[in-house]
Amino acid sequence: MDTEWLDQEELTAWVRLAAVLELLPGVLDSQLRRDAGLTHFQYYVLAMLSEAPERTLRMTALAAQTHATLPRLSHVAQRLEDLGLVERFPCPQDARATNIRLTPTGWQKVQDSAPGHVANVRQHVIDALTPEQISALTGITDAILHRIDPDASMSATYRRYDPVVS
Amino acid sequence: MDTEWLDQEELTAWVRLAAVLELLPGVLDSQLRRDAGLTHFQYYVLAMLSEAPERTLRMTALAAQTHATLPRLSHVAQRLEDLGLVERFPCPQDARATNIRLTPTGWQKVQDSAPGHVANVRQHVIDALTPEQISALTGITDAILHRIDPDASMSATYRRYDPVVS
DNA sequence: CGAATAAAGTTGCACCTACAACTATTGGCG
DNA sequence: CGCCAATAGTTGTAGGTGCAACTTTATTCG
Repeated sequence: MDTEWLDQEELTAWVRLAAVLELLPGVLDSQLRRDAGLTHFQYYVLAMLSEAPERTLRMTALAAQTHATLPRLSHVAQRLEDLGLVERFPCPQDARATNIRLTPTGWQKVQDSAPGHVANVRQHVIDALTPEQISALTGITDAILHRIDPDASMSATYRRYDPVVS
Repeated sequence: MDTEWLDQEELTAWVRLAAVLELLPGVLDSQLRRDAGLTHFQYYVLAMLSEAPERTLRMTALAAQTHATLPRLSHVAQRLEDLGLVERFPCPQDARATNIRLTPTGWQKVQDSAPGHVANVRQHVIDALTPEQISALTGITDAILHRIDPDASMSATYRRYDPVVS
């Protein structure tokens, strides 16, 4: 079967998307690492916990919300636990399951680091785009996510991301 | 100074983009790893070399085209050299510099793995989008890249990405 | 009820990446 | 010419991630 190569427009769009894929994570990571000592993924984990009821989730649910595999989340949880930002304890309802909960220190960490992170996202992404582009981006990412993760098994619903500032 | 939080539209767009950032690299990596034993970044390095004159570039130039830091590229080059896909040799004009060249084996590897990779990109990205979305995506990624990498120091020009099929 | 299967996590290992430190060479400039 | 800053690249190390193997507990079903 013959390969259907990309035409000029497709190629340009893809090469630039690939560049964003390569560069943007580094931009997110280095700001958070510098200002908070966290990777973007670690921040994301804390942020998801911060808006959960009781600031607690089951590992599997958290893995889905953060688009991570369970082994990956398990390693990161270990690290965050060493840092005193989360704590894990067995789920009373299901002895197989583990709950993970934000500690007061972890909650404070999220509060402290959220403004800088949001400013960074604004500076490098949101403020670079027109309202029409924001809207188009939503549609584009939606379409791609449906191909990548058809039944949205990796995200439940797409909910708030920034911490609740109580 | 007060934080300017994201409104609903901005937040939705950002959360989805973050999801793509998290999931898409895994999709690219696992197809290439399975079918070619390469990471996406390794493939990208080989692809860039495949279309350079003499299939040769200076390390710094290749690092710019692949959006990588020099240390990162140096490690990857070592690995690709161990695999017999590239070779490095000192630049005659500048004794500080190192040239990196695709070997015949490396060239063959790119030829063999390109169709599967392109099919994967089509399946998960390009074919999910309308022509209008492709066009919008180009504009959006362009705007973001200008913020992330203002003087395009990390990319010279955005050129072909798929290997030349001679 | 009891065996088989599936689900939930953890762990180990190999590889990848960032960052800092280091070597070697070049180019400027007094 | 000779010193000093800048450039090119490599290496070491620490931390992050994927994958496979493993343990434990729940669920299914004969």
